[in-house]
Amino acid sequence: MGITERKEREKAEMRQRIIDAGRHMLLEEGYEQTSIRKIAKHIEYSPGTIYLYFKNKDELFFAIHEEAFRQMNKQMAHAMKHEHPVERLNALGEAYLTFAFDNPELYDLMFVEESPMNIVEEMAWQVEGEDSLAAGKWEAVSEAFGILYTTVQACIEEGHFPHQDLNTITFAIWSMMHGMVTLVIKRRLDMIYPQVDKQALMRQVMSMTTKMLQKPN
Amino acid sequence: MGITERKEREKAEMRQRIIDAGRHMLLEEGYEQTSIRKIAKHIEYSPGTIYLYFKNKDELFFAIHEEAFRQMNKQMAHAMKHEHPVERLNALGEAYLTFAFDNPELYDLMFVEESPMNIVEEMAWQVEGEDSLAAGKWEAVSEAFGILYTTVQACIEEGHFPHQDLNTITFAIWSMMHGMVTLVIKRRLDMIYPQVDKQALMRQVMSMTTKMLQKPN
DNA sequence: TTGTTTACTAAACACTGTTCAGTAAATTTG
DNA sequence: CAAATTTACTGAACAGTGTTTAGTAAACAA
Repeated sequence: MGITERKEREKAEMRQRIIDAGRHMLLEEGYEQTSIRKIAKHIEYSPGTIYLYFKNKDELFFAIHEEAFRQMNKQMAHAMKHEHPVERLNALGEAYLTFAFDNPELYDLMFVEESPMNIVEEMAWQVEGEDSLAAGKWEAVSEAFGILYTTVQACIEEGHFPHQDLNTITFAIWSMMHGMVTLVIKRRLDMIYPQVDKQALMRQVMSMTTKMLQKPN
Repeated sequence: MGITERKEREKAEMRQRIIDAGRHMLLEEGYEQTSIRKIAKHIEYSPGTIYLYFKNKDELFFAIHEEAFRQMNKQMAHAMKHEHPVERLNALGEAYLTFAFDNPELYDLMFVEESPMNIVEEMAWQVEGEDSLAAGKWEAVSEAFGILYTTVQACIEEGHFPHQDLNTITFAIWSMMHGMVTLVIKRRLDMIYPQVDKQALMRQVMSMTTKMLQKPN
């Protein structure tokens, strides 16, 4: 059945070409300026063709969103080489910031934009059972979170963050990093801290947090 | 010159009616679904009329954004009644969360949406002198930040947050609160923490932070 | 060779923000 | 008071948007 295989391969290739064009356009011109019609023109097909490969715009952007998470996970994996958990956590934060400011449009899609969240019907993951977390659509997202989670866990096991709940700390750290990134990317600091080096300020917050959380030695 | 005054009043009233209609529509249907044309239909004028009162959509949404900040500031002012700075800070956080989840669409406009930021040309506040912060367009925004800033300052003066920089702490606290709010509002926790009470989780993070920052007594 | 499936297109639908010529009423001027 | 001017507003147009669907030509199967 060589024909069936070729057709499947061609379908996957076309799908990837659409994703690539969408991703390229997203990075070049931002989410607002990235339209189905422009993507279609870029790959030299009619707009309707894209709907043969994706149910709608949300599904296409979910695919780009997923790829972005895989890219980030790859970069974060490098940070995991450090031996000591606290160093690992620190390197992880550094990698997170680097990814965010190297690819602000991707970061926006991954953590802010509504579009990729619309593909899942309300509360779908609550009925699918316990391991729905890592299953299917949210694999790459879960992996990203898992990297942070296990690192914080390792810190606790070494005696850091005494008397604190793992989930609480993990969420607190993620929230703070995410909050800093979005406040900068969405230009909410320009009028509050003009002339201030935002990158330096974020690093100060990071080192302050690390010091406060670490066990006294 | 009674006529001039009446005309000015009428102009201001019409402007306010547009703002009110836009705000109403934003709260009812969200930012994406709020269009100039629908607002115009709602106040029974043609779409073109709105452009006699606002340069463009961004300027209209900036006006709504400004009003939302004034509303939030009023609510936060209540939290300032507490005598002890740390209690004040805690009540402030509580008020922030309450406002955010009572008005997620307004919160989005105030801290995430790009639209209201587009009215100011790049880096405008860097050339206008020192007190450009509190001047003009960003008065309400600066006031909101000022409330947090002075509260953190009062905490430090009482001996809390030892050896930490005021700006760093203030930014860290704001970032964490903002990060938590947006991760919930933008549905980034549903697949990570299904079944978990997000409101409770946020409160845990808040009390953990307060305890860690407070001076040992 | 005929029939059927597949991949694609072009046009249409119902929207969007924004601009602008035209108009009718309100106001000022002579 | 009548004429001239200013003001406030409209409706249509422009250039775009996501999405659906009837029609078509090529590829494949019988």
